[in-house]
Amino acid sequence: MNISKKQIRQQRLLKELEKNPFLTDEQLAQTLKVSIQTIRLDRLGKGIPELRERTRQMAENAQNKLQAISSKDIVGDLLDLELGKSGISMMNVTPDMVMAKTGIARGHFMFAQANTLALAVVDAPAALTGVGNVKYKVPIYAGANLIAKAEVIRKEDKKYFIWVKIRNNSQEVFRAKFIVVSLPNERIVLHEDSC
Amino acid sequence: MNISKKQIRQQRLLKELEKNPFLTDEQLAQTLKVSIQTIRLDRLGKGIPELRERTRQMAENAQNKLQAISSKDIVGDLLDLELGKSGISMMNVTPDMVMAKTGIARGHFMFAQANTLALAVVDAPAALTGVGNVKYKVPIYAGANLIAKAEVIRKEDKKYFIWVKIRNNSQEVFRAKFIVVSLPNERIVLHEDSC
DNA sequence: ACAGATATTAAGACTTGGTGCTAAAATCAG
DNA sequence: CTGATTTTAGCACCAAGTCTTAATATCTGT
Repeated sequence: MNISKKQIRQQRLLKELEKNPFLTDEQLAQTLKVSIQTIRLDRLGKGIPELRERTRQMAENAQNKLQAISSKDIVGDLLDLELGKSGISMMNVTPDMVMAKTGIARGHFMFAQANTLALAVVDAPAALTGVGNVKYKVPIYAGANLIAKAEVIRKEDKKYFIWVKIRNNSQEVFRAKFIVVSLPNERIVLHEDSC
Repeated sequence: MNISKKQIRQQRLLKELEKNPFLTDEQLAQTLKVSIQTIRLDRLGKGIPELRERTRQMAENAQNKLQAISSKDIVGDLLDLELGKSGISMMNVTPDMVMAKTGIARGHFMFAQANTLALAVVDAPAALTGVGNVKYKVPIYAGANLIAKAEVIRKEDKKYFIWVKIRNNSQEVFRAKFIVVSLPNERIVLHEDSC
C-alpha cells in the first residue's frame, strides 16, 4: 500500500504546484508533511523542475503567449493565402478562451480570427471599417479546431468586401462579412493620439 | 565626462535587459565590457533587481496579464450596470493592442469590449448569437480611453437586442448591434465537444 | 515473525547567481 | 598634483537547489 501513498502524495504535489507554482521544496515539504528529500525525490520522479526553472519557464512561456495573443497580427495559423482573393486559417480553442460559467468560447475569439484573416487577405496597412451580418450559429467549446475561410467577393477602389466563414468539423459555426479599407502608407505614421 | 560614460552604460544596460531580461550579471558584464561589480553597482543605482527576481516578477506579471486578457469575462472595467437594461464600461488602449505596422488598434479589442459588455447586461450564462451593423468609424491609437455604452433596445422572450456605442473623447468610434440569447442553465453543463 | 524490497529521511559536498562589505586601483577634473 | 569619483577585486554569506551515499522506516510475502 505504500505505493499508493506515494502516488497520492505526488498527485497532491502536482495540484499544489498548479495552484501556486512558486512554492519552494521546503514549503511543499511542510504542507505535505514529509521531508524535503521526499519532495525532491517526488519531483525527480515526476520530472518536475526546481522552483527557479519553473519560474523561468513560466516567464518565457507566458511572455510568448502574451505576444502571440496580443501583439501578433494573425490570430490563428495561416494555412493558405491568395493575396487579394482568399485565405484560410486555423485556430485551436484552448480552455482559457471559454467562459468560466458556461464553458462556451467567448465570441470575440472567433471574431478575432475572422477579422485578422480578412485583414491578412488585404495586404496593406489596413483599417477595418465596417461589418455586417456577423452570425454565431453554434456554441463552441474548448478543444474545437476552427477553420476559417475568407473570400473577397467584391472590390471597389480601396474597399474590399470579404466573407469569412468558420467551420468546426465541417459544420459552419460562424460567418461574417467585413468591409476593409486599405489605407495609403503615409497617413498612418502619425500614430500619436487617436484622431 | 565619466558621469556620462556611466550614464550611457546604464542606458545600454536597460536596453539589453529590455531585449532579453534573462541575462545574468556575468553575461551583461561581457557584453558591456566592464566587470561584474560595475554591473552590480549599475543595477543597484537603477534599482534593477537580480535575474531571479526579474524572472519571478515577469512570470507573475505575465500570468496575471494572461488571465486578465483571456480568462476574464469582462474586457474593460465595468463602470455602471443596470441588469437587463444598460451598462457602461471603460477600456484603455495599451500599446500591445495596436498593429505593429500601423499603430492602429486591432478591431477585435473594441469588438471584445462591446461584446462582453453586451453579455454582462444580459445576466445569464449566455451565448451570443447574431450581430448586425458593426461599424468602425475612426481608427484608434494607443493611449485612447474608450467608453462603451450598451442599451437593450428590445427583448423578445430569450432574445435581447442590444446596441453598443464606443466613444473616445466624446467622439463615436464604433457601434454594434448584438442579438444575445440567454440560455437556460441546464443545457450548458455538457461542455465536452462542441455541438 | 523475519528477510528482502521499497520508501523515507538524513547528511555532506558542490553549484548558480547573486548580496553586502571593505579595500585597492584607475580615471578624471580643477 | 590632489581629491573626488568610478571601477575592480576579494571575501564571506545566502537561497534553493543538485548529486551522492548512507542510514532508518515501512511494507509485503511467506
